[in-house]
Amino acid sequence: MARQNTVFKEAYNRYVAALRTDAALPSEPEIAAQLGISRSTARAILTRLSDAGIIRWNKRQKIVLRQPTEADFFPSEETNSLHDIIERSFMQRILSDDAAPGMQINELELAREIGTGTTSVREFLIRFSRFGLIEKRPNSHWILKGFTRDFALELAEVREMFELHSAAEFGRLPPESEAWRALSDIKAEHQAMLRDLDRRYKDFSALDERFHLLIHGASKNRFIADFYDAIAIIFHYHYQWNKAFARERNERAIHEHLDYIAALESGDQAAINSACRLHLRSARQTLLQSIPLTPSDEVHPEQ
Amino acid sequence: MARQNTVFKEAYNRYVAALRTDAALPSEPEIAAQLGISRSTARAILTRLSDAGIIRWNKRQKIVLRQPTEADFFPSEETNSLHDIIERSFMQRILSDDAAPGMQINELELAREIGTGTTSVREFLIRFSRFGLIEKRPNSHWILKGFTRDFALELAEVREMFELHSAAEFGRLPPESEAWRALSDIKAEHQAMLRDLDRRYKDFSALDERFHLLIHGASKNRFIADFYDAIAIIFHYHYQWNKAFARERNERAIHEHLDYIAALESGDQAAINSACRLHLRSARQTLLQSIPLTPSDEVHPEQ
DNA sequence: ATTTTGTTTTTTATCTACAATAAACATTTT
DNA sequence: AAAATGTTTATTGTAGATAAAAAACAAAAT
Repeated sequence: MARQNTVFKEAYNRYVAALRTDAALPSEPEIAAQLGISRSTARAILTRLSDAGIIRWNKRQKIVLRQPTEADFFPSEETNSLHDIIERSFMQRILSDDAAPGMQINELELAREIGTGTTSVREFLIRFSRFGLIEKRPNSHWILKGFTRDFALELAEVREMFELHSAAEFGRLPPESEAWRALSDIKAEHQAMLRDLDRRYKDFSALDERFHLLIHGASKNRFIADFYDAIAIIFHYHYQWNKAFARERNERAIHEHLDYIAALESGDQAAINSACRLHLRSARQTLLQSIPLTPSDEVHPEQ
Repeated sequence: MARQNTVFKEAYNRYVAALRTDAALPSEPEIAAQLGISRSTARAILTRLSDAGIIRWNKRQKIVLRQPTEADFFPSEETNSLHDIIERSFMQRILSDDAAPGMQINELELAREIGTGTTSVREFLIRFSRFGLIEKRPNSHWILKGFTRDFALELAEVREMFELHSAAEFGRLPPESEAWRALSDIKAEHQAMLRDLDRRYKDFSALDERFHLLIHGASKNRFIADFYDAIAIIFHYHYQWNKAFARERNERAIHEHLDYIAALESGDQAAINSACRLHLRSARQTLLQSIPLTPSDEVHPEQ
């Protein structure tokens, strides 16, 4: 079967959604650039648009004939990349309750259950291994190390080192830096969320991610950026399955963020350090509370 | 062609090298455990030993008949795992002078040149990408980011954060910890190397790696350990191609290590922090000096 | 009853093949 | 001549096949 044309289908859907009847369509290279794909795929999209009678296409002439309807789109299941399918399926599996730390992970079985080839599963696992949740026995299976208390503590430890560093760097950014504007925007969003907290507190996790990403951007260090990418993905799935979105917990975090932002804006390094530490300590608590106690944790209690 | 039996050949060579005529051979599971392979492969080794007339094998009875000769070993080229072959070939390539940052990396071409399939090259590149030296354009090629001054600075930055942390943790280890003995052994090796520096200064890099690995062990943090693994691999190849082994530079590093070890043994956190910082600063200098100036560095000078 | 050996099954590591996608080259249009 | 379209070629992403290696199962020996 080789590969699915999900790049084409997904880009086609995006382009159809943005089609306006009045505007004439731009050149092929321009369409390709807009969609972030190659010209070959852009041409495939134009061909299909033409076949579906949505546009008339003759060389440079690309005229929109009708507004697309629901039926013109590809169903959303067909536009997911294989990588995303595997990722979702795998994360669901390892965050579910019957995934015990120490469990073996079998490439062949995973591939069969997801309905895909072994190569893709293998590559996914290799990529995923950098998150520290699985480990390879050479010439043999993978081991699930699991989302344990140890994992959370090690993650939090590195996160704190990196964020203290990045926050200090942020405080040293020149006033003309674009980052200050972005910080002020995010501050406004925090305040807006606080005013309508009852309805919006569940959106906090996305805002949280954007806030910390902005801070880490100041460090201009690929290792720190990569690590935060990993954290973001892990948290994304973890908090999806573990409803740790208590309203009060998020409210407290928003206030901590606002203090943290104020410290950054003051440029006072001691204040930044202290606000950052305060927030990180409570973030660590939130993380630890979201982890179910397992037998192994009771045997080796930390601290 | 599927896979090569390099695991078998490499384990066979190891076992043949350790064979003693007098001793009777242990059970199959024990041999497997000694060599770190499965019993199936251990049996394959016994079969070959028997076929070659080196042992007589009948069920539990495994008698060594003769001392193996040079001709009994597999040639060393046949015992390299594919992963190692690809790693060496790739590192040689990207550390060579005509590998300019920004260059495209082509999986197919690499595979052809190394004489291997594309899958293995792909998997290698995915694993290697965590070192931050290459980056993937989805659905397209990889980009060589290169061993640039920026790379070295970012690497050094994280390394310093981690090592200061680990060193502090090391200082807090209980006196009965095994690590203190290991530290004292390494200290003795430093002193021995210093006494015979003219002949041995080139071995410093291996000792250096062991020393820092020991320190990082104290942090008990998988992310820190993984990062140091990456550093060790990168340095291994980098210093192999860039002969940065000036005698005086290594001599200075040995003295710094000895000061650092003394601080650790004193348990005085302030002393540890200061000795660690001193050493890290000069390690960073050594690293930066080993990087050839490229045009891009001259355009964006750091600091 | 446990350990060892004998045999069979499963899984991994790797190659090859091929559709989708990107990239390169050639021709036409402005 | 620069940009767009038309056409061809190269590369990537993925499935499927297979030998090597591991693991599981069965029988025999201490």
